[in-house]
Amino acid sequence: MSYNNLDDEYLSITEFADYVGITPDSLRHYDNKGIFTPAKYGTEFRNKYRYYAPAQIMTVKMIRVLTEIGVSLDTIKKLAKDRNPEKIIQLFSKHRYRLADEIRFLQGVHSVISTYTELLYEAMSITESEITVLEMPDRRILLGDKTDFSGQTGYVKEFVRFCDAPHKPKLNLSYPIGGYFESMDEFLNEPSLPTRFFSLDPKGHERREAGLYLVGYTRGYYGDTGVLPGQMAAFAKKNKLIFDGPVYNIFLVDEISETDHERYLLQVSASVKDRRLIPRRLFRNNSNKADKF
Amino acid sequence: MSYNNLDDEYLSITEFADYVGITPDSLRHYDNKGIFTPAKYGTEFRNKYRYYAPAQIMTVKMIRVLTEIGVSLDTIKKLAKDRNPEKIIQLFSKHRYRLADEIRFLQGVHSVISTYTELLYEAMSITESEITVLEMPDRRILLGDKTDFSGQTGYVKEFVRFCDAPHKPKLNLSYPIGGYFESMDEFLNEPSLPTRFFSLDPKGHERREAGLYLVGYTRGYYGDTGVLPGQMAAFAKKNKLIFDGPVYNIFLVDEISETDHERYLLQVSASVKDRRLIPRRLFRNNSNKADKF
DNA sequence: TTGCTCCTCACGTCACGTGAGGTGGC
DNA sequence: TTGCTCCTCACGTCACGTGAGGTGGC
Repeated sequence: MSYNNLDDEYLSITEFADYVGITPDSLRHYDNKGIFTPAKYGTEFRNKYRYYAPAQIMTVKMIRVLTEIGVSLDTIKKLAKDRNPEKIIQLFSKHRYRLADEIRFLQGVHSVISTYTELLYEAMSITESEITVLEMPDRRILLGDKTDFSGQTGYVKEFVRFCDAPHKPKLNLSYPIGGYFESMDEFLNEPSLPTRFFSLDPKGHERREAGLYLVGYTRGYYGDTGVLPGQMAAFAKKNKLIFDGPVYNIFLVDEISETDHERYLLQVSASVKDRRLIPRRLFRNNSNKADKF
Repeated sequence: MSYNNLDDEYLSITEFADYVGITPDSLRHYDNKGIFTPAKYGTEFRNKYRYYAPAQIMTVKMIRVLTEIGVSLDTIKKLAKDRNPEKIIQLFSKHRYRLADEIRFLQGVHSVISTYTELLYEAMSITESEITVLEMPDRRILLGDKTDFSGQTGYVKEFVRFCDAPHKPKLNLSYPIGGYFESMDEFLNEPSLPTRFFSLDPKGHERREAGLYLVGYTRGYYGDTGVLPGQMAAFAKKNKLIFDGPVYNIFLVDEISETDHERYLLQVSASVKDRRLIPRRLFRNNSNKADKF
C-alpha cells in the first residue's frame, strides 16, 4: 500500500488555515506568490475555490518555521522549486545562530521590563515621607569604575565614560542606572556625585548585598536630593544607627514612567549595622510606629 | 550640583545612532513622527542638523525596548506626552506575558530546526546500502494512539487523527513525524502501515530507548519501503539476531529537504537483543567488515 | 431561497530603507 | 577647496490585512 490515497479528503481554505494556525489571507498570499498552492481548485465546476489536502499540513508548517527564522518568501519560493539536504542544512545552521541570538536578546528585554516593573511596584508601595530600616534581599548589579569629577570633567563625561567602559559582561543600557557611594559620608558630602555608577543588570558580577539598610525617598529631578541626606543623617544620629557600608541611589520613578520631572522618585538606601545592634522599634514590620519626619 | 550640565556635549546623528545601536534613519523617523526629538538643532547658524545629548541614550533605549515588546510608535508617542507609573506598569505586564510566550515559541522553532539538522547530518553520514547494528542513544518522542486501518478508514484519516488527537503536551506539527511498529513482525507484515505515529518532539513524554538497533535505509516516496524489510529480515536470520522491541521509521530526507520524491530517505531501526548476544564482528565501530548487501 | 463562505482586486499598514538631488561643516 | 556628513522628499519594501463588490456552495 502506498500513500496514494493521501488526497482522499480535502479541506476548505479556512478549515485548513485553522488547522495549521494561520489566516486564510496568508494561504491566498502564498498561492498568489506561487510558493504554496492548494492540492486542487474547484469541485465539479471549475470555480476558483481552493482545496487543501491534509498531507500539505507539514509543508505549510515548515514554511512558517522558515519565515519565523527570517527566510524571505522569495527564498522559500526558490527552495520550493529546487532544494536538497545540503542547501537546507546550510540554511538552517545559518539561521540557527541568529535565532539563538534573538532569543537571548528577547530574554534580555524580558528581564529589563521585569526590573522596571519591580521598581515601579516598589514605588507604589512606599510611604514617601517615611525613613525606615529595611531588610533588603541581595541584588545583582554591574558596578562601574570610580568616577572622577575633579577638574573640568562634568557629570555627563563621567556618565558617558560609564556607558562606554569595557565592562566584562557588556553593559546593557536598557537597565536602570543608579549611583553608588562608598560610604554615607561620601553621600552626605556630595549627594549628587556618586563614587561609581551601577546598572541594575541581573547579569552583573557585583551585588548590593542582602542586609539592613536605612531607606529614604525624595521626589525631584536627577541630582536633586533635597533635604533627604540631612534627614537620613539626623534619623541615624537620633536612633544611634551606625552606617557600615555603601549607599545606593536608585530612581524608582524616572523619565521612563513619568512626564513631570518633579515627580521622579529617588530611593536612597544606606547599609547599616547588624540587626542585633538596632532597637526593635525601628523595624517597620515590627511596628507601625516607625519614626517619621 | 544638579544635572544641568547634562547638555555639555552633543553628538551628531550617526554618533548617537552608533551609541545606542540603531540607524540614523530610525532617529530621523522618530523625529518626524514627533516621538523623540534631538536635544537641539543646528549650531550657530540655524540649520537642520540634529544634535543629541548623552542623557538621551536611556530614552531611546527604552523606545527600543517598547517597540521590541510590540508597542506601536503611535502608542509610544502618546506615552511620550503623558505617562505615569500606573500606565507603565499596565503596559509592561500586558506585554510581559506575550513576550514570554514568544520566547517559548522561538525556542520551539530553534528546537525544530535543530531536530531537522540532526536528521540531515545523519542522512549525509550513512552508507545507504549497508545494514548494520548500531548503538543508538535514547530520544524523546511523542507517541500517538494505536492506528486502525481496518475497514474503509484510509491512511490519511489515521494520520489526521494523530495530528488532531488531544496529546497531553500539545502536538507541534513542525517536528518530523515517524511510524512506530510494536514489533518486527508487524513491520514485516505491513511496512507502510505503522501501529502508531510519533513526533520527534523532544518535549514528548515517551522515548525511543537507548540500546542496540538493526538499522537500514531505503530511498523512495512515503510508504515505499521497497526490498528493505526483506533484507533486514534476511540479515537478522543470517546473523542470528533476535528482535526484541519496536521498530521506528523516520524519514531523514523528505519533502522538507528534497524536491525529488524518489530521493526521500527512510531510516528503519529495529530494536535487537543485548550486545552480549550479538557477534562482535557485526558492530560497525569494531570492524569495517560489517555485512553488506 | 438564505446565509455562509469563498473569490478578486486595489489599496492600506507598519517601521523603517533607499536612492536622488542638494547643502552645510570642518 | 575637498570630501564627508547631513538634509529633505518621494517612493519602495515586506508579509500580509482590509474593505468593496461580487459569486458560488449547501
